[in-house]
Amino acid sequence: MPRNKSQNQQLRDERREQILSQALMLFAKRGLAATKITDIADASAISQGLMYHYFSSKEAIFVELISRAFDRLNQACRWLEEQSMPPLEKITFALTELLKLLDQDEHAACYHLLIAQATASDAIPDEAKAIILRENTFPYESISRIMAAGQQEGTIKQYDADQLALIFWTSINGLAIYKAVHGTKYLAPNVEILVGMFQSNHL
Amino acid sequence: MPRNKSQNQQLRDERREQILSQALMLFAKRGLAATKITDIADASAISQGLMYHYFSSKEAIFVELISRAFDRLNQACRWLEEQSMPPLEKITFALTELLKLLDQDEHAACYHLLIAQATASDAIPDEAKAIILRENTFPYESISRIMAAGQQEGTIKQYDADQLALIFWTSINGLAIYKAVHGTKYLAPNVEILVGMFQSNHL
DNA sequence: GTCTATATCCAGATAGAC
DNA sequence: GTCTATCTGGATATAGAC
Repeated sequence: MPRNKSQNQQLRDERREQILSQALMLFAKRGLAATKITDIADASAISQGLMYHYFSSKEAIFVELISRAFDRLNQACRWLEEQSMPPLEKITFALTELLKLLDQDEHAACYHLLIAQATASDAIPDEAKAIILRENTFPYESISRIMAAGQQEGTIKQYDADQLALIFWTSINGLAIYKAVHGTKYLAPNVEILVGMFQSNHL
Repeated sequence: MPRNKSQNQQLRDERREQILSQALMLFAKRGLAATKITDIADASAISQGLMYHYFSSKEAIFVELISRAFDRLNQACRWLEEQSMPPLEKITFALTELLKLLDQDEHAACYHLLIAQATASDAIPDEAKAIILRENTFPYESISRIMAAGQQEGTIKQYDADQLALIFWTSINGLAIYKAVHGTKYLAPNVEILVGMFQSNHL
């Protein structure tokens, strides 16, 4: 019994996802240039030639991953802003979830690392650069708005909201990298330490 | 008039330093794999072939830079520990200096970025890995000791000192990367925000 | 010491057999 | 759809001229 079109398509999609998943790990750990297409093929347990039936090039895989990474991140930010929670609680919630992700969800941690790596590197495809340029500011602005709202309430410290957002994300990025390096030996820091940067003292 | 031996040696050393300096910038921005030896040669205004009179390989340059980066960092940590300053002041001083460095000293910022990049990447020479493994813990331990001393005094928050040290360095790393990416558009955050993570509230 | 020219190697991408 | 074999380009490293 031959498979029909939609079944074939589904199989193809699954394989694609599998390749993307393996590529994500490798790119996150080694970077784009140092990851060979054979590495991805080996990790995906397919031949190198077959890779080109699913993706037109190594760079195409990278670009798709970068695009997805920002989609996830920006969607999460949008969701957070929409919640009816006091601003300080949103910040605490976000930090808690991010630390949990880094600690427990290898896949999610790699997405975060990919963003950190890609934004830090000059040596990425132009298309990826364009995505970063377009999408990267949103998470900063989103957190900045929440910080500003918290300052109105007096629950968040009265520094420049953009600076607070900057430190929010750079701290998370730094932790993501540390986790990637030290793996097992990493023990997640107490969320309260991070929250302490933003929370007003006089509560 | 022919130059004597020591003059020749000096010239040679200067050229070597020049190459290292250019390589540092490139490695920090693009990573090891994505930096071609011709890039370094071009930036140093010498031919590609001549590179091999000064260094045996691209990797050798990288290893020397990593080694120097840790020498600088660890020496600075040692110096800080030796000062007769209250612990909290040491932390504030260190953060102030690090932010100033990131903001104003391109060269120093690249060293920091190189460490961040190299520790984050799997795709570096074994020799570089060995250096990182050997040298990387010192800065963490050093800051952790200062944190612990501050806790004894009651000037620093009573969280696990290792966690505080971890956050200290990962925050700086995150900022270093952000700075590298956004360059001109980066405005250094207020030191007090960072200090606020560590300083006891009841002062 | 410095350059140009060249050998070697390896990774990305393609072609063609099954 | 999947593999193996091959082409091609580019980067490292070397050799040899000046």
